[in-house]
Amino acid sequence: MPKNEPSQPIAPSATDHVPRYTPAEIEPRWQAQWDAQPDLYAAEPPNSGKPKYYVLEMLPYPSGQLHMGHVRNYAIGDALARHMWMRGYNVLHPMGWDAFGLPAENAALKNNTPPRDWTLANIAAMRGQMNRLGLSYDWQREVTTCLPDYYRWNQWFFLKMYERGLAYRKKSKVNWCPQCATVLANEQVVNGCCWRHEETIVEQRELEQWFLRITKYADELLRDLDKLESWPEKVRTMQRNWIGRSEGARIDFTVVPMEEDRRGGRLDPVKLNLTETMSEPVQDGVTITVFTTRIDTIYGATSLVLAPEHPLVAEFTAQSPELGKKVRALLQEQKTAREKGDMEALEKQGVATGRSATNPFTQENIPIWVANYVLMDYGTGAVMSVPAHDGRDYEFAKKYDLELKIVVLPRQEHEGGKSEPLLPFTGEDSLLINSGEFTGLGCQEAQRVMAEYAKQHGFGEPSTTFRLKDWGISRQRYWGTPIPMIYCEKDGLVPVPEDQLPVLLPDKIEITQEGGSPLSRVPEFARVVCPKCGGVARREFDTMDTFVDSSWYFYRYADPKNSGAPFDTDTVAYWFPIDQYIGGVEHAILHLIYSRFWTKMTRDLGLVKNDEPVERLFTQGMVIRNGAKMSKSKGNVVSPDDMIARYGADSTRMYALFAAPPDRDLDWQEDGVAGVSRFLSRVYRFALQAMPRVVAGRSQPLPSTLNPLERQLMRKLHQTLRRLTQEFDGRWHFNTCIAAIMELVNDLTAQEIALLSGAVADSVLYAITRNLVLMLQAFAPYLAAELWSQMAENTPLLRAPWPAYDDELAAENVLQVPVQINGKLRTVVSVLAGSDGEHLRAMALQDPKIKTGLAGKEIIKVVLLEGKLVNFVVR
RNA sequence: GCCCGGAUGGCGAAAUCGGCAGACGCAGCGGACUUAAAAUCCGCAGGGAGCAAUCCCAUGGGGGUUCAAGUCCCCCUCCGGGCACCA
Repeated sequence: MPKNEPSQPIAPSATDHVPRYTPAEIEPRWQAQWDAQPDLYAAEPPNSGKPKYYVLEMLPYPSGQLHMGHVRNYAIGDALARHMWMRGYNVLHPMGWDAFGLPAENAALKNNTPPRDWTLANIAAMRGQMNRLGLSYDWQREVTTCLPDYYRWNQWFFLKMYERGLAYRKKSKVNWCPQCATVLANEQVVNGCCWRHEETIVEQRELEQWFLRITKYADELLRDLDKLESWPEKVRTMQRNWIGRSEGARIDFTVVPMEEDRRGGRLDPVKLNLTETMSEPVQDGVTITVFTTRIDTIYGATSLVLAPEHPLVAEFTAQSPELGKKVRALLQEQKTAREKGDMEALEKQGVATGRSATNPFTQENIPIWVANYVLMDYGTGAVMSVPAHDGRDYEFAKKYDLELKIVVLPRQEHEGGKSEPLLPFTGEDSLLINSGEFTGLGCQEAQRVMAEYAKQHGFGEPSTTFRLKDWGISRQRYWGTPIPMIYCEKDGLVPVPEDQLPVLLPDKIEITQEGGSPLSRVPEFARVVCPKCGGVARREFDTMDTFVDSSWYFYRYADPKNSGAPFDTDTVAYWFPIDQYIGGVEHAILHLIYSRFWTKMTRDLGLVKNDEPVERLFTQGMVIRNGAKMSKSKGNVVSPDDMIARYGADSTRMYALFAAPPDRDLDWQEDGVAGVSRFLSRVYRFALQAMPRVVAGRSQPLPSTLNPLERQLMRKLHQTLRRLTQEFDGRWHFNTCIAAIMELVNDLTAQEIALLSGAVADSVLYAITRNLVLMLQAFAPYLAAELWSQMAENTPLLRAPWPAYDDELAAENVLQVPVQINGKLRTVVSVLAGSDGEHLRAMALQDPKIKTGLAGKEIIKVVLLEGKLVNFVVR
């Protein structure tokens, strides 16, 4: 190519006679055609003989507006779905709506629109946006969770779980969001605040609630994480932490009778301000059970510490208003700290109860304290305090000047005869001292032996504790699945009989700001005949957490119209597990752990055969702008509709894939979208100009020998095909795929005049253009469809087979080989592909720069990699 | 505190197995076309020195391994995310 010749004529007819690329005209035209073909993206039945591929993007909440995060998510899934179709798979690519939830009620309050109408209107609007984006969903499988034909199965599952004791009701402390006016699950509390209202502090309230026994599956949920090798390690770690299994032991400490404590002088009535007329509050033989992971340190326990809410605390303090007041203060501090989410900042404080308990291993009596750092909802709400070997206990003991006993030494110090490790010493690669018959054991071994010892002697046992709690699903809201239970004065709790499902959500309801379950204010709903006795009864007023809806929606896609069961077992067995699930990492714990639980529960009901719902999980990065997450408050939101109106759907989607690899955060820069749009214009213009030759070349065979230009372009084509094939096979760096296509197009347009004047055979031009369109389809489906139709192909574009790349065609015939002296690049020599190392060495030595560089030097070593590199190591 | 990511030109990024650092794109600069502008097209472009040939420096910082390091090893800094008195 001659350079710097401004007078060189540019393709004369180029800009004049070819219509401009106008996505605003092309895209709606194709969209109308696609809308008219409901089967276009339909999966084939299970017996189609093709391998199946289930690609799924997380279903959105129908807020009424897609945001760029959605666009990115769906652009990734759509590229994959289209690619897998071309690869010959039977692809299932569905979409639906997570349509229950509070925003609909808020909107109702604000606009006086019924939640149902508001939600369905939003769904229609968003479905329109998705269609405008050209996403390849099979809408015949659409699932809308707020419709009775879906939520009745939530109720059905609930009844099955109730039958098996997996759904139960209990009164307990629950998280209450004042803003939502409802209860939240533990998973929905983020830093002590509501996951929807990051500014709203969650309160604790005592309420009767329905729970699902997810803890029954805690062990399996943890263990099976190891099977999920194609999940991001990050997500697996987060789930592991959330489940929080810890192995240890439960040990019973016997409370010393009060009389004895008095005699021992531990109970000082004056100091503790006890009233004279107190009765014996805690009977003899009462025990306090502690949970510990370090039973090996029990000889070092110097006190027993209870959570302020521990049931025995009330009894210990019953006689002393003073003590009671202190305990309440401790509780308040703990609550405040937890609500603020910084327990760490909380100064450890406590109060001695004046009572004591006997350490079953040592028979020592140690004082019982109450402290703000012990939590009632973990373990047993009581801990043995071992200040020498636990950081928290150490801190606490220092403050109150409590006794310290060293019972573990690091191995080296043990051998060296030293006896004072740096305290607190918590290392477990250590040996026990001062521990009676257990002295000399290693910590790990001691943990096993001592727990077993406790069990044999009847004062304890090995025990495993989980951080994971049962899933509280009651919500005091209207817009959700009614919980199918009835309260009868005579019969108590009565499940709604299966044949009376669904329990329909009443349409006529006035949404008010009042707290409490809105359904309780709808008499037609509330009043019901008891299925057992026929008497007057009332329904459950609470509705289900919307995470119930999203825990199994993906099964419904496999069999969306089933009216006799949530889905057919065999159909589900064909499609599952989901081959690829794509969504944001924000669902790593909530949605994904519930879904795993639901699958295992459903498996135990005999409805599914798989243990896990999702084979591969991909979590895409966030879309940010100017370094911050897009949000209304920051005013940096970019609307997909705006982008589509300005640049077209193809450019918008393609930019979302081009600007960064999909797993990384993406900085939205509008100039970048314009750049992609310019690129697509170049493709369009080139293809249209080449079209007469392309069409002519369709029926002609490729030349038996390619001329150099043909060879060069075919090489580039196959290099590009190779890149795409490999990326789709695993790494998913679509940004480099698009860059590769751009390179190919740059090569084509650089040769535009030559190409248009017949320098390559029409059949070659056809081959290249056709493959270019196939490659573009995954990223720019509208433009691809437009060009495909102009090429008058018979096969539908989506079913055209993905072309195999040819390594030989893709190979360079002249290689540019770098030549280094002492590892520094000095020149590059050209050699023919396949020439041997000696030739390469000779070429390198001939090069004037190398000659100069080597003059007067002694060559110690030559690193010679054929076709790759020469390095002369000299002195 | 613990566990994951990440840091490369003015910007988004590429370099997949240790082998030419900066592909592709954005912004920028110069030119062509135009009465002019937009659009489009052709070129230039990491930093420094030099008329130039050319040389030196450069992938957050410091060390190491190697003929050769953005890539491997050790230490450190900063940024993002998750977990956290969990006994």
